[in-house]
Amino acid sequence: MSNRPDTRKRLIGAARELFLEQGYAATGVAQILKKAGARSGSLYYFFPTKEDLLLAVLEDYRDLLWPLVIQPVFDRIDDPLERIFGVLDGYRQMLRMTKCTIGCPIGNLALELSGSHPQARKLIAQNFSGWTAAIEQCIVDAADRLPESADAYDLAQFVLTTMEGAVMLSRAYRKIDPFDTAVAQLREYFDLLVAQGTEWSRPRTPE
Amino acid sequence: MSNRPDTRKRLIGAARELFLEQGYAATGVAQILKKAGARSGSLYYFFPTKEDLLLAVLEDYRDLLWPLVIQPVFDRIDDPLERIFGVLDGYRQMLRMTKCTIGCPIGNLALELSGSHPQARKLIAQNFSGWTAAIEQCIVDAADRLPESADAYDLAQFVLTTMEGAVMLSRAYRKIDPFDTAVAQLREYFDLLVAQGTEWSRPRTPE
DNA sequence: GTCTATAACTCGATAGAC
DNA sequence: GTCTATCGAGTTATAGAC
Repeated sequence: MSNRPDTRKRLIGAARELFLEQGYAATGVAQILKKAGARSGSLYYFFPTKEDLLLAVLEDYRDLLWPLVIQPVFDRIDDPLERIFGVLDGYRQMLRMTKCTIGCPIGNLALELSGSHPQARKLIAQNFSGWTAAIEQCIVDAADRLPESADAYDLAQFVLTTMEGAVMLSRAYRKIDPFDTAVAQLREYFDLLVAQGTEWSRPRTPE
Repeated sequence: MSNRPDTRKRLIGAARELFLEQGYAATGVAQILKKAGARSGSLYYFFPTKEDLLLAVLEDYRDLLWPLVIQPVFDRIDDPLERIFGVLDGYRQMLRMTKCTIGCPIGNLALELSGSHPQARKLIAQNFSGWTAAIEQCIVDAADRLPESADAYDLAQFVLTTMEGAVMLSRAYRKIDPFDTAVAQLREYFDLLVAQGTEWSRPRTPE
């Protein structure tokens, strides 16, 4: 009857937002409970520890990557290379909407936790791999425009590298400029690869 | 007589290492005191708050950037473009020495603190700007090999973007591969720019 | 599944002697 | 400048009623 999500989901949602804004260590359980409108008894009924709640948040991100981040862009854009920049534009919108205070939720937690929380680190790597796989698909779909020497996986990982670095700089400077600069450079790189792929790689196929 | 650094410097050094390994929020004052071999009375004599100690650490990084990170590479390498990859190799060495648990100290703190600690955020941006300026100098020194359309500042910022993103992925995967992949892609980009800069931009200068 | 109350501990920071 | 002792608040997590 009620549209309110169940307690477990509210806890995950509240934790997600707070971890995103403040980080994991800086977010107290009490704060999560307040935001979720729940009591500690409920939280510890669902999650044995605060870290288990963190893992649930990361699993949530992993499961929502395709339906929320990738699929909407793929539905809107057909060209495989433009799909890549469409995904990147999604992060640009998040930065803009939050005045460059919030970027990629995974990257955020990656640097804070990868040294001290092994299970979280693995889930973060899984998130990265899922993201990379989507971009890799785009590159494979555009393989006929790129040089044969270009490796789809390496290129996809480089796109993720660029996105994460770009989000970091835009947050540090509180300006969208570093993000836009990075995306423009990445596009220039792709343009050069495409030029290289058409100018003397394609023409010689008939011979 | 004693070679032991004074207490203030020991506190900054201990805090630097712990912030680097664990992050700011996850590091307790007691832990810093233990590592530095000091008591809380000393810490709060030098620094009014824990955050002031953080700011001192960030100022330290800023002041040590040239003598520790940039100058040794510039002394060893003359070619301006190779200097860029020499600096990047310094971060590779740090990743390798720590089995990919520790990368760039600034990037680490950037994502954790830029949303909640304004003064730290500004010092982090200063660190980024100093780093970018060094790389920009390299690009300006190699301007005759690059296309005229290439902007030195934008390219330098893209190098930083790549480095920070690459360190993040290598830490998350606990493998050096993503870092190497990113550097290889960046080199390919520079190679393409150089090819573009020589093939039809230079020849027309005499005309 | 959710509530209240609280245990057990750590946090950042302070007071005052020396 | 450095020491010991400690404050008060906040932390994660638990116990037991409902």
